[in-house]
Amino acid sequence: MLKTDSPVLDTRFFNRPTLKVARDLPGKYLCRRIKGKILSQPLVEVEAYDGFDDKASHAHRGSTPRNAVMFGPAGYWYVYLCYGMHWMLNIVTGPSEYPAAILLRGAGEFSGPGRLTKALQINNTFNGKQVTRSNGLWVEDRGVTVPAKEVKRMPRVGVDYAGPVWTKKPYRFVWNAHA
DNA sequence: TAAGTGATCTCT
DNA sequence: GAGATCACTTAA
Repeated sequence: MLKTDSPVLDTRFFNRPTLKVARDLPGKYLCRRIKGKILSQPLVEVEAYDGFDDKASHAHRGSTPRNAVMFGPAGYWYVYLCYGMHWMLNIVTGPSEYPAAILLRGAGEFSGPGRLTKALQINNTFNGKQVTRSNGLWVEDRGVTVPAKEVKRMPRVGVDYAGPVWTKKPYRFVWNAHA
């Protein structure tokens, strides 16, 4: 069988404006190695959290021990526990000192950020690790290009506390064909 | 619609 | 230290 070796997305992909990265993620494959077996699913839903001013972002009040990874370089995992039981999986984007990340909300059959991490057995051991194959959790470009019209932009979920402006920002990207 | 769940942040 | 808050899910 052909040895495809799909390109693994790295800093070149993630170190760009957060919204552009978020728009490009649907159709890319989230890959997870568990005990030698590789599980991969196409991303279908993501949300961008971009910069100091984004009141929905953990970073809008400045750096804390939890969100420190968001202030680091692009291409690292930011994982944290929410509501006491769900791990949220994010990829840091943009340059160092600029806090931004993209929450992965759905991939393949896994719908919902908490269910996604449960299915892929992701917890805070990934926090601060690089998005690389050697770390067992990475993203591949398998040549799937999602037409712009199939990517729907809508407001983010669960961020009503952010005030009317930031709550309504269309920072959520959903791949229609798979939603 | 509401409860479960526990780390984290913001006050004292 | 105490209290409030949460980038959610599930069961009714």
